[in-house]
Amino acid sequence: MLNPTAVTRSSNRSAGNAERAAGFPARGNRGAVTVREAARTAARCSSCSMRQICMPQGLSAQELPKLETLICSARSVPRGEALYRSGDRFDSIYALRSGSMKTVMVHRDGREQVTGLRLAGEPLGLDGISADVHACSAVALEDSTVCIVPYGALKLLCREIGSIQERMHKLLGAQIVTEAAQMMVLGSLSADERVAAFLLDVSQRNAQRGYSWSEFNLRMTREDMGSYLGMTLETVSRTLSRFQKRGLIDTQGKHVRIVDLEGLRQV
Amino acid sequence: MLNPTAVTRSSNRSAGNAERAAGFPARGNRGAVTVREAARTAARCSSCSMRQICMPQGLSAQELPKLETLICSARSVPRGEALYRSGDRFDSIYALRSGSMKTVMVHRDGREQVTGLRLAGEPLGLDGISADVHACSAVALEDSTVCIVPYGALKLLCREIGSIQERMHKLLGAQIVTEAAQMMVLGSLSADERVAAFLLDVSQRNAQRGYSWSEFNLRMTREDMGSYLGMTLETVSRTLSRFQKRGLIDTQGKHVRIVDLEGLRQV
DNA sequence: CGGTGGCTTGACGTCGATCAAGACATGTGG
DNA sequence: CCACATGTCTTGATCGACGTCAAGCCACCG
Repeated sequence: MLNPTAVTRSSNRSAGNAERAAGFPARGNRGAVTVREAARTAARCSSCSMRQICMPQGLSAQELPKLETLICSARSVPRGEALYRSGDRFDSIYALRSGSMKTVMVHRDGREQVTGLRLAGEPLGLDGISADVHACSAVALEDSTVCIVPYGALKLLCREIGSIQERMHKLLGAQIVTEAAQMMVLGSLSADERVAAFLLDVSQRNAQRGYSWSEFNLRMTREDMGSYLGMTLETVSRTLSRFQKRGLIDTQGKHVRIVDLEGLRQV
Repeated sequence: MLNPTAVTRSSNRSAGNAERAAGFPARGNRGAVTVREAARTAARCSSCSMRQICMPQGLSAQELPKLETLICSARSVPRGEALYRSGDRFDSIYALRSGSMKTVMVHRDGREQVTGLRLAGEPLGLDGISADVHACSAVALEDSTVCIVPYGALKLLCREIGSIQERMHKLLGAQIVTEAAQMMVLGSLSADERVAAFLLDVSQRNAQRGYSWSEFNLRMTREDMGSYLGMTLETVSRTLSRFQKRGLIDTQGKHVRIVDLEGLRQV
């Protein structure tokens, strides 16, 4: 399951744009890694996509090399293309290194709904674990890159290293909670409240990754947002316009600036 | 983390009503368990709540005793009471042995929404893994009993026994997929479609557990159903009445009989 | 340049929420 | 046993939030 050549590939890749964007350190000096260095690396990796999964923090020196066998290969996904599709066999999970993606589920009658938005640093593909087949499709909202984490290898590593097992469980658990919260949004909130909740969610996740909470690009179309929020694109558009008139936000197209955070929190 | 006294408690408990209902075998003869017996036990346990978690199938003889250290204690929860509440510290997951429960999430403004329905045999408490604090409350819809599975012990066992780790991952993954499907229901379906989908879901889960797919008691109130499906209790009631007039179902109060399964599938 | 996809805004219709009343079941105390 | 309160369910009447349909604008791109 482990793929040693992939490590080499990863190490040899030069730090391109995507690399910088995600804050990845160069990873050529494998033998010389110390615990202290690892800690520093982890700090530099505040927006690093592997942070959620690999969690270098708290690992002993001899555990780190094992960890490296996991970070196998990367893959870039052009805007509009699918990282995986509903029905594909599941064999890896992914860490979004740069860009953003949506996850989409299709009803048997063909209707499709956006079930999630993933920003850089967030995991993808967990929907495949239960049935060995992906339940959703993951589509890039912009040119994106992912780390590929072979599930088989990850499982083995979970058994060897408790902190990785822990992180894996928390990752899965976090998605469960996130989705429950979204069920709450869809089931209980008005259109205005849904849009506000969505903007606040993205804002907060941006902040967590060290970016601006007040200003960002929403790569989703109005239609995607509507689908995700259980409403039509027209209602999304109207709601955003109304928010703007009320002085809560400032939008032009996909660019959003949050003007009155507290106002947005109060519906 | 393991609690040996709990095992004793469990072993000493006599097989009461709840015990029979869930099809649990007596568990006094620990030393004498053989693989063959375990297989038979697993078969008898088709509706057993531990089946999802413990998965005796496929374990070797020396693994079984370890397994038994996990099945620790039981707890009964009277109708209307909470197994755990949102905000409680997380330290165990649960397997619903008999009865049924709802999971409820509360918005900060006080509005609350039913986020899940659990029938006998299904897991509970996974919402606590990510933050070590429960994100939902679990409330019994009728007098119910659960198995308590200490999470710390379960984690250790996952590292020892691959098949348990596998089962744990699948359990978490299944909840992710289930919730995504419910997001789809809430986001894309009409009121009629939601109610139909809900009835079909319960019917199918009943069938899976060896009960009738065509006839069952919904312990939820109309209000609970409405909350779960993102609509008001009046709309739920009207929809059920209309289904009845159309000859799709036959309901009186909480008792539901599905008359025309195919018709129900077609909205 | 025309074509296309995305966004906005308006007019109108409808599905489901809200308000209200009454039926029915269940439980509790007298 | 009844009287009464309480919770649940059903059904009707009305209203409003949001969907639908339609038109026009803009940015982008071949």
